[in-house]
Amino acid sequence: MGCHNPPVDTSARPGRATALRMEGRLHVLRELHAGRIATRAELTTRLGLSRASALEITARLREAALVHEEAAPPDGRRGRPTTLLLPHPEGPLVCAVDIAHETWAVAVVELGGAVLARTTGHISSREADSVLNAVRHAVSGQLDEWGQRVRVLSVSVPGTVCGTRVVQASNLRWRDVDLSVLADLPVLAGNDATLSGLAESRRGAAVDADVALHLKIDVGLGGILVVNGAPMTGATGGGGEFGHLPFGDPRRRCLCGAHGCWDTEVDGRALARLAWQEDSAEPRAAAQRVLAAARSGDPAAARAVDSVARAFGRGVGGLVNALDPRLITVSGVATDLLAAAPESFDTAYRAGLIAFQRTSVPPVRASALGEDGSIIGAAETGFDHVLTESGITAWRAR
Amino acid sequence: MGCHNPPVDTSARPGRATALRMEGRLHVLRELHAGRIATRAELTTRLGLSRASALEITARLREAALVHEEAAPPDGRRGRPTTLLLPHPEGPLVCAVDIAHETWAVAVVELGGAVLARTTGHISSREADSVLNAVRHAVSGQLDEWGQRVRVLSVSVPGTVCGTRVVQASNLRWRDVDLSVLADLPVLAGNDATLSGLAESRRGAAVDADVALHLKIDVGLGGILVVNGAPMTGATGGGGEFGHLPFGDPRRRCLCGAHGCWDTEVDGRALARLAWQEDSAEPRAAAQRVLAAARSGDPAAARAVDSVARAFGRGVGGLVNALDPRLITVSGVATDLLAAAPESFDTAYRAGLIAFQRTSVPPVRASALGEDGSIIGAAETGFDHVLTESGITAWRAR
DNA sequence: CTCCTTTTGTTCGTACTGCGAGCATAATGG
DNA sequence: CCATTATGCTCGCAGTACGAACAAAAGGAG
Repeated sequence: MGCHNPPVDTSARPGRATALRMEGRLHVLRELHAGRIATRAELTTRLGLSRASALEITARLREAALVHEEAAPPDGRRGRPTTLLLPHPEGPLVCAVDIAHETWAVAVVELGGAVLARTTGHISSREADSVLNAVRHAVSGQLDEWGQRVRVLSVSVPGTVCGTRVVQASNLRWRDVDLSVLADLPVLAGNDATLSGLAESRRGAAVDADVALHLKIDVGLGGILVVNGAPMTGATGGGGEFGHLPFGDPRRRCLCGAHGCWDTEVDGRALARLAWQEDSAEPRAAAQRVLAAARSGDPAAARAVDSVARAFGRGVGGLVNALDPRLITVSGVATDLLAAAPESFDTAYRAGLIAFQRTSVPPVRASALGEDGSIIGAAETGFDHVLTESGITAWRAR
Repeated sequence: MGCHNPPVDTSARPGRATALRMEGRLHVLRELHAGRIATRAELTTRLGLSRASALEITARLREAALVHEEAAPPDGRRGRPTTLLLPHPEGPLVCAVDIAHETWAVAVVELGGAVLARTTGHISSREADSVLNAVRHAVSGQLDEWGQRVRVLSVSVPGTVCGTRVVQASNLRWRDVDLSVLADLPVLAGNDATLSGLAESRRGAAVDADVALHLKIDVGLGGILVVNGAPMTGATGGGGEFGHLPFGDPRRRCLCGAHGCWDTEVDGRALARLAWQEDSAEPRAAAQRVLAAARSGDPAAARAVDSVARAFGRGVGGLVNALDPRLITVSGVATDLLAAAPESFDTAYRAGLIAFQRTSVPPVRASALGEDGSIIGAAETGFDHVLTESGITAWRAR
């Protein structure tokens, strides 16, 4: 088939008829959205702009209804108080959607990341039509309220995504579901683990890491490498399926068709199998049951937790060797696993590192955003799309 | 220790006192260097510049001794012939060095990638001092000839690199060797597999791939993921050590200190061990001996080749799942391995893919540049350094 | 050979962005 | 109330890219 995944923008090089040279304004908007800037004074100190340019830029952003300026309250220091840069009350919004296993959520997010509205629901039937209808209804409710201000719909899905199509979401039992029907808007879609990793890098535990690896154990294991704020989603958007690296027993067949996948050794199914020789169809619930049993002293469960923590640690070590992240963040079951068996994990992790990495072992931290990561990440990719030359041009022409 | 690896440039954002707005010129220079542009007419067609801007830009590049313009010979089509854009005869150069296992090479490269001069030598003693002295002598010979035109020295080393220090190069038996002594110039250093992957992406078999994975089997296995022309070298420059992913038998200890490294199952040591239960200290030579024996009918050797090809294929499948490259290029022993046992490799490769990747299996191709990749890649990183705002400013101020 | 067409190079005036300098403004502190 | 400090605002200037108009260099048709 060949699923080409064009990068969100390409950010039009100089040329093109009557180029709007808005590089400077875009840069300011992005810094503002990222929360690295809050006042006009910081435009001069952090970005090195002259005060004249800061004025010019903010004036244009103001008249384009992108930012709102407000006198800052005196801060006690000397000198004239600076001006706060706030999201414009009539500015552009992103509608972010998170479709999870048992719930869905729709959020309307403004520049800077604040959530203006939120709708959630439970998934009773996992039929794609049923879920999509519920979500579409919630989205259209928000669109009625916020109107043209909403620029894109950005959806997080627990599965493999290609363009706006969900190629496969095994635990929703979806195959080839098109998300572009959710709204009459530009639609973006992404994998939940990818997006939660992106969120950790932008607004979570990895904000200071130039290269961050995020790993999420849920049903199977997924994740993403984020380099300078950009998720490495690969050529077709399928990147980050670290659970299907063959770190495991080559004799064990994985549902994906391959053998020896890491997946099969680290999620709730592995815990249930190792603890009680159980086959589990609900890996998340199974994981919590085994972890709870281990906490209350069940020796078989404790051994299973230990063994899975070691399998996880060993794989993380290998990934650090290969990808050399500054930091690893984990979420989902991985968080509990690390809390339950920190030493087993750590021993296996360090033992799996090449000598070079042992001199300064990259820290492994629990995610800061937890389950919210996916929808926050979706909002981030949404704003990545809005905060481009074409996105702003479209906004001004609305 | 924490080896921070600052990105080559950061390409100075707008601001800064009296900003030289040379974005346009830099873009043209980079396209020119990449070979995507050869004439002034292409500046308008490919980059979308106006003819007026093309004139302005080339005039400035000409007076800065960066490009040379020359009338193009009539091409048979109608219209006034365009102007060729050539590297300036007194333009900036990069001195690229490749230190390999048994040889070293020094090359002087001009804008566009043409090699103007080349010195090579054999490595008799692997003592760092001895090798560095020989290389330094060759480099200083070139510097005498080319003078101030040489802007940076860029070195490829078969080992782990951090800044200008070789942290470890096991088959040269180097530890903590500083390369900045090689010349009184800005020195850059990179891993040989990383740089040959970069070279394949820029000028080799992967020029059309937005996301390319390169794998080189030599002594152990190394490689690199290149995304939009940028090598993913990680936080400290140690990225790409794919050989130390635990794809192998967890009982087998690797020299790196970890267990079950892929490395131990795919290089010449693995071939010698599997074919003849031999311990080999010269993996490259051993690989060639086993491959030759397999070609001439030795059944034990053939089985070994087959088994290693399968181990390699399985790992490549896993990496494709994780990184989702558009294309994989291989070099070193991997090329011979694929040629010797294409079906074993391919079967294992496909069997290792998740369902999603099987719909359009990323091709695995032999590298186009072969052993030259490392030095070409070194020259590329050298020009990445020269073709920045600070690099050009320094050039103009020379 | 001459004229027309095609393509590109060159000149000129214009638009946009960012800068520095100088002045105006709003806070703190004596 | 004035000095100090930090910031906002106005103004003139420089650099880059553009479109339009014109000049130049090729091929093609008569």
